[in-house]
This record gives sequence, structure tokens and C-alpha cells, in this order.
Amino acid sequence: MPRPRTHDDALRTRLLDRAGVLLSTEGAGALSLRRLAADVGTSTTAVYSLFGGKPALVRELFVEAFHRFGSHLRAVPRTDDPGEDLIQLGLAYRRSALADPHLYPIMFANVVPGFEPDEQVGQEAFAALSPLIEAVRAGIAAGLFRQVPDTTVVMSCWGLAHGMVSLELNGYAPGEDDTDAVYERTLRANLAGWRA
Amino acid sequence: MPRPRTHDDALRTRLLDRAGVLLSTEGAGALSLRRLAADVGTSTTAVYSLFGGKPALVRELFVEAFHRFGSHLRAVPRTDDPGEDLIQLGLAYRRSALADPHLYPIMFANVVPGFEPDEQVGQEAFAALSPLIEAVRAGIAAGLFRQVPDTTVVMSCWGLAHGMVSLELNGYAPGEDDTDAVYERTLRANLAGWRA
DNA sequence: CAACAAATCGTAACAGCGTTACAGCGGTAA
DNA sequence: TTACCGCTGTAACGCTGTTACGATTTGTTG
Repeated sequence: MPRPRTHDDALRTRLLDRAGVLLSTEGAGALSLRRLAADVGTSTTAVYSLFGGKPALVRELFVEAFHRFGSHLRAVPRTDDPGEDLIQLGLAYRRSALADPHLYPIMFANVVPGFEPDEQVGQEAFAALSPLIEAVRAGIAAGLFRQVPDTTVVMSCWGLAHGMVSLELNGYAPGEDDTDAVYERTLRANLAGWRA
Repeated sequence: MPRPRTHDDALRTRLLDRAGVLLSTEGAGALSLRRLAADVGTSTTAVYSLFGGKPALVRELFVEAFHRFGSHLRAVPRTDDPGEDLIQLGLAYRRSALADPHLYPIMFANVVPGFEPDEQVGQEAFAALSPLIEAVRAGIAAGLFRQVPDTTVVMSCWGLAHGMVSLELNGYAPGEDDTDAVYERTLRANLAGWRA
């Protein structure tokens, strides 16, 4: 009875892949539905029947970005030194952001108008930080860090990493100094302030 | 010979004022030239004859935002304790951001497509941080902080404040805890890591 | 075998955006 | 009064996301 559907899962993944490439190579401004549909070889209607609109498509990219981000963090091995683990997590945080810089604002800045992470994906996003949370808890439990609520130390480490990376991506890198070294020294100093 | 010009400085400031209000109350998405011109009672041509386009108008808002931001920081009195001064500067940083939250992304995130701060306004923006730089230098000179390049400590304090504020504005505030207290404790811990 | 029905998809239209070309307004000078 | 000329609002262009609708394609039915 119906005509065979071409808006299937294969097209869905092709759209998502192409959207990710457009975003990573040319930025959020280059991600338009007409451009995307033309590149993939379909019409803009596909995005509406498969996702529901542009914000819904960006939502998928949002969770995908956090999946990759979480993979970078989970790749950091846990040792018996939670302090050093936190430093390595901070370095991985920046590596992940610099790997594809256009994906980072999707996660933490509202670069696509009309998309705001809802409660559900917000919690999924927060889940990507679980290695960080675990390292902080291990450090507090081992008596390495001060006896403060773990969320305080988590927000401190996350805030510093996010702030430094965000400033760097927006062109506010420290002048002539080596950004890598400044970043790591900053991570270590911040953590030193939390040590018991 | 010519008809009297209505695209004068008065209209210019009215446009800037209204643009600031639109930005502060309804966000960057509500700032359109047609809406702006209609609110002020002129046509979109005024923005082009007075500024040169939307990015140029946003550039003015950018420097204006940094002026206000710098005023907040300069309002913090300098005492003989550079460490405590830095804490107070960090608190003023957040107060300034929360005063009109929609202005903050104009400064530090690319929330308006087509506008990127050029070299000149970027340096003016950085100049707003001079109270921070001076406090850091005073602390290092007094032997309070470690003997490291001052830009390192500056980037550390700035990065942390920017990161925490940025996360808060994007809805990633720490759970049930008091955000004010967590923020201040985080500032103090970070600075403690730099003390000699 | 032909006609119908139903589901799907591309085309086209709509409203809005920034930007720009252009015609018309409004004074002053001849 | 008329011609001139700078200034400004209108309208158009190309773009965006979104949506209504007609064309297409199939299986089913007469």
C-alpha cells in the first residue's frame, strides 16, 4: 500500500554523520538543513520525519558529543593516586575539547539557537563526568583531600578545566607562554589547594 | 540642500540602549534588526548608516559590556592583602555576570553569529582585567604567591571564575548546595594552591 | 488486468533574518 | 518656483527553519 520508505535508519545515521562533519569542520553556522539534505542527497523533510526538526537533530549531536567526551575521560586509567588521576583527567578534558573544537560549544555553550539541553540529556551529560567524580571521592576517602562535599571539589576541577578550555577556544589563550604547560600547572595548583 | 538627518547620535544611542535591553531581557535570539528598528521607530537602514551592520552594532555592545564589567572589578577596593583582594575580585566577577546574564555570552561566547572580537577590542576587553593582574603582581611581589609568571596565576584565577560562572549560566550549577558558598570556597582553594 | 486507496516523500510556499539597491522625500540655493 | 542633492524608508534578494500539499509508488481489491 505505501511507497517504500527511504527515510530509514541508514539515512538517519548518514544525516547525523554529515551533520557532525559539518559542525566539526565549518562550525555551527554551516549547519543548515538545506545544506545538510543536499549533501546527503535527500530533502529537508527527512530531518523532520526522522528527528522532528533542527533542535532535535542537534540534541542527538549533543549526546553523541558527550559520548565521545566520556570516552576520552574513561580512557584515563585509574591508579592508586587519585590526585594524579585528577590531573590526567584534566589533561584528557582539554585533549577532548581540542580534538574537535566545534563540538565543544555544542555541549557547553548555546551555539545553536533553539536548542537547550533538557533535563534528561543534561543528566546524561553530567554522567560523562563520572570518572572525575569517582577520583574526587577516592581522594577524599583516602584522606588526600580535605573533608568537604565531593561536589564542591568536582565543580572546582570541572569549572577550572572548562574555563581554561573555553577561554582558549575563544582566543583568550595566555600570551607567549606555552599553553600546555600553563594549563597543567594551573590544574596542579588548583588541586593543591584542596589537599589535606 | 540635503534633507535633515535623523540618523544622528541621539538615534545611535537609542539603538544601542534598546539593543542592550533586548539582549539582557530576551537574549541574543531576540536581537534582530527589524525588531530593533521597529522598537526605536526607524528603519533597518539606520543600523547600516550608523554602525555598518549587525556585527558592528554587536561590537559596540561588546565594548560596552566590558566597560560595565571593568567597572564592577574596579569597584573592588585594593587593600594591603592581595590574596583577599583576589577573592573579592572573583566575587565581583560573578556578581557582574549575574547582573545581566545575557551580556556575559556576548563577551566570552560567540552567541551572535557573524561577530568575532577583532584584535583591538580583544585587547580593550583584556584591559578590563587589569585589577586582577595588578593584584596578582602585588601578591607575587610581596612573596605571598609562588614565584611564577604572573600570567599563569592570572589565567588560573580568570579561568576558574569564568568556568564556574559559565557553567552556572548554562544550568550546570552544583546540585543542592549553596552556589554562592561553593563558588567562594572554590576561589579560596584555588588561590591557596598558589600561595608560597 | 485495471482501478482504487493509502502511505510516503519532494516541491513549494510562508514567515523571518541580514543585507543592499533604489526611488522618493525634504530641505536649500538659484 | 524649480532644480538639485543628500538622506532615508521601501522593497527586493538570498538565506534560514518550518509546514502544507500534491505527486509518486506500492499493495489490495473489483
